[in-house]
Amino acid sequence: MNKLLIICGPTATGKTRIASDLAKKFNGELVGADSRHVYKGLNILTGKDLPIDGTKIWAVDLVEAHEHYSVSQYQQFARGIIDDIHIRGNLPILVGGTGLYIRSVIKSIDTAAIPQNPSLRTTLYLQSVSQLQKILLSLDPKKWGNMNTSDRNNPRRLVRAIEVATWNTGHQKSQDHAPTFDVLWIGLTASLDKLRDNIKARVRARFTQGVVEEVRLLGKTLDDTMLPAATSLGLTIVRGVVSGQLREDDAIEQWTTQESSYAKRQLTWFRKDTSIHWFDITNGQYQREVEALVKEWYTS
RNA sequence: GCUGAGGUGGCGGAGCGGACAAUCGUAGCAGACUGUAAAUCUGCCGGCCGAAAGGCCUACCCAGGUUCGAAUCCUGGCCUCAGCA
Repeated sequence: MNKLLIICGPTATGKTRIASDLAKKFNGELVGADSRHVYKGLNILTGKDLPIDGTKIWAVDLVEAHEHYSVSQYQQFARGIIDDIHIRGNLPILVGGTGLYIRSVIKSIDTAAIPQNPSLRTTLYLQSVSQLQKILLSLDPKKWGNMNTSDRNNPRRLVRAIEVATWNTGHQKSQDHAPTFDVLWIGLTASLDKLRDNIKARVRARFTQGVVEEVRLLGKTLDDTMLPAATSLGLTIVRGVVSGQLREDDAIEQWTTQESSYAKRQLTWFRKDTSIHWFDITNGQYQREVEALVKEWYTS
């Protein structure tokens, strides 16, 4: 069975670095699993730290910053590229922090192929949450019944559910058959305090690397707040610095806070997956341990 | 020193006699997630007991007072800010 190595974890745990080390040792090619690294031009802002040793990384810089991109496109792209890597006889290493993107590669998402309906979305987003709830309830009571309180109050989920229900009435049921891989899934983590320290150091470094200039060059390209790339962490904060409304120190504080809570959301997502082998990056031995684990799996 | 404004939970900021352990935002904690996922949404968030309902305690700068009842009114004190000196 085709092997697939996955490296996940919250932001600022050094995923890319260990991934490229492993790539070297096991004929690997990296496939990014990061929803913001697919956009061109957002390099420093999104911490797109590419392997410095020449290791190949895919699924990065796929579209312009002002374009829309979503899991569905990622799923297709990533599965395709992983196929190619296998054909080349190399080991694909899926590395990133976007849990849904990783899942989309290895698990089926039956509704993934159902396209967005922009005009429907536009009208639906004018409705209140309770109106959306009523619409969904009448269109697809079963779906509604399966949703939990959190999702029933989530306009995005409601709109998509309505979109799917609307599409379903005119089409055959959509199905997705996930490819099967021999997966080894590794997770990198650390205590919340340690993560926060790492994040802060990283955010600070971004300023010396020139985020302010990078964001300035963006100009108005991300003014449309509906664009996914426009919601990249730190963007509005750095813009505050660009316009002179925010001091750099305060910007670093605020951005660190944003990234930290993002890291917590990532952990919440990954925690559920019991097949992940976790490693604490503050343990000095962890790289050797990871390598040993990969080796054992790779050669079996 | 005078005049004016004000001191509320980690922070910001409502409340201006009872329904206030105190709206809301933010931070914090926990969680959800099937085409925006670095998005979006949910719950908790003074202390103690309890599964919960609920109960008890300590609370709106400090000290007194008025009142059946005070974060809210009065007196004094301390502090902050703005204007004038």
